[in-house]
Amino acid sequence: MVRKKSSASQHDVSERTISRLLLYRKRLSGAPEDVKRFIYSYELGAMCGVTSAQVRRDLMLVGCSGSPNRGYDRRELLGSIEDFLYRPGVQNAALVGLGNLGRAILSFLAGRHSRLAIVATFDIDPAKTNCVTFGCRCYPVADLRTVAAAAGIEVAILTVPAASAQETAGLLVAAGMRGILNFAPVTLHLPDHVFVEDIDLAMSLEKVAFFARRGQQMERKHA
Amino acid sequence: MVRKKSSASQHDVSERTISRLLLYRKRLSGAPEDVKRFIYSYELGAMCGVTSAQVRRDLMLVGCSGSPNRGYDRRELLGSIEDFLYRPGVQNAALVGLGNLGRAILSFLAGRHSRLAIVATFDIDPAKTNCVTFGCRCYPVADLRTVAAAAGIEVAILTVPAASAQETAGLLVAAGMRGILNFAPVTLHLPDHVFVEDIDLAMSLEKVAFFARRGQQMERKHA
DNA sequence: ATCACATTGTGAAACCTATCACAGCTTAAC
DNA sequence: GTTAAGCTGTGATAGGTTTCACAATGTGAT
Repeated sequence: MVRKKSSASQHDVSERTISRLLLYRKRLSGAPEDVKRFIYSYELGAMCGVTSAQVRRDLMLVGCSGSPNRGYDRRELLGSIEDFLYRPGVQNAALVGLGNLGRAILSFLAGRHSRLAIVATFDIDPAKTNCVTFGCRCYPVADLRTVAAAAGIEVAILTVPAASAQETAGLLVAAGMRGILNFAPVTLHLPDHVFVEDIDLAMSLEKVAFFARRGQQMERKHA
Repeated sequence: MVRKKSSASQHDVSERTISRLLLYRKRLSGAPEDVKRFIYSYELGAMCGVTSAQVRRDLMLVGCSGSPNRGYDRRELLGSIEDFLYRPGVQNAALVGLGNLGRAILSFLAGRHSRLAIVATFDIDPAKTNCVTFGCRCYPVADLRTVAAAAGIEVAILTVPAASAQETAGLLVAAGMRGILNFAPVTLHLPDHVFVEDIDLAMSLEKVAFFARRGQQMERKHA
């Protein structure tokens, strides 16, 4: 029943779609597994705050299955989504900047992911380096290139102060990073091949405040 | 020179547009003020990772000025954007859940904003309540309603564990919140009039990892 | 077997967002 | 005063995303 189809080779897939697929995956894997073997598009949609049509449209991309009157086999669906989202094996990430926010994020993400793990942290402060926090050794920033190369790290979380963000980001790219999750409230200027996702806490809060004033939820969009 | 026009009363403005306006505001106010009195749309665009046409289009909304051959008066522009984004006076926010992440976010946001301030925190753990962290008193969650009413709080940051997020969110709404910045990795189900912005750190990182694998930055979008 | 039903998969339509491109200005230079 | 230059403001356009709506389909009841 598993139509392999073209499996829409992941090029030209929008960020929005990927975010939703990640959400579907999380909700599917987070549920009490086999309470029900099948799930309808509208059920998955309700779990994620998305319409059933949107769910079906997204699932077309991953080379789906799904039968009328029964819906999708949860395990099979989860497998298809993960095949689409992840490459075989584990992908490693680094966290750069062990301040308050960096440590909190590390505590949040450390030792959780099978497919994506934070394996090293970096800081300039010699007082912080060579310690182990939440299971991750902290290296001096100067060692970025060698450690990243040795561990095959291509993704980094950037939690350094705004003043040093651009400079540190440059070092990250020089060390071979291809994706950066940036918490510093600055616009990074980097080569095109590096994917940057900005999370600016202050701006997010102000956005909430703006829309809170004029009621009406308009949309639901996981960042 | 300040055309007042209709000033496009802030209804029906998209989330994206608001995010960009917040970004323009931040870049304008963060710069060394009067190094130059005027700024062109393409300059502001470059500072924010946005095209000049997009900048001009966005500025149409705020009831803009701007002269050919000189660009926009920075101070005046900043004023127009702030008039559009903020209501007069200060808006208060609360932070609920003083775990690692909550404390880090508090340290990040406390004592910064003129227009939007975190004025109270809440937790269920009696060991944490009635202390002052980063200048904010921590109240028991049971006092949500009274404290929120007294301080006029309508916006909250939710950093409680996933397991209690939905329940706590319900309490927030009951306490009069109209906007929630949700860090718990769950889809909250709340009345339509409550605006929810989700930030899921694990999913954001996985998104970066996905696009890092297939190169090519596609877009730049502040969250 | 056959039927009635609820769902899938998807072309088409609607909607939303960003870009193009240019008329109209405003300024500076001569 | 006239001209050249380069930007703003915006209608039109292109592009992207979501929703609609329905034929096709598998399932369970009769």
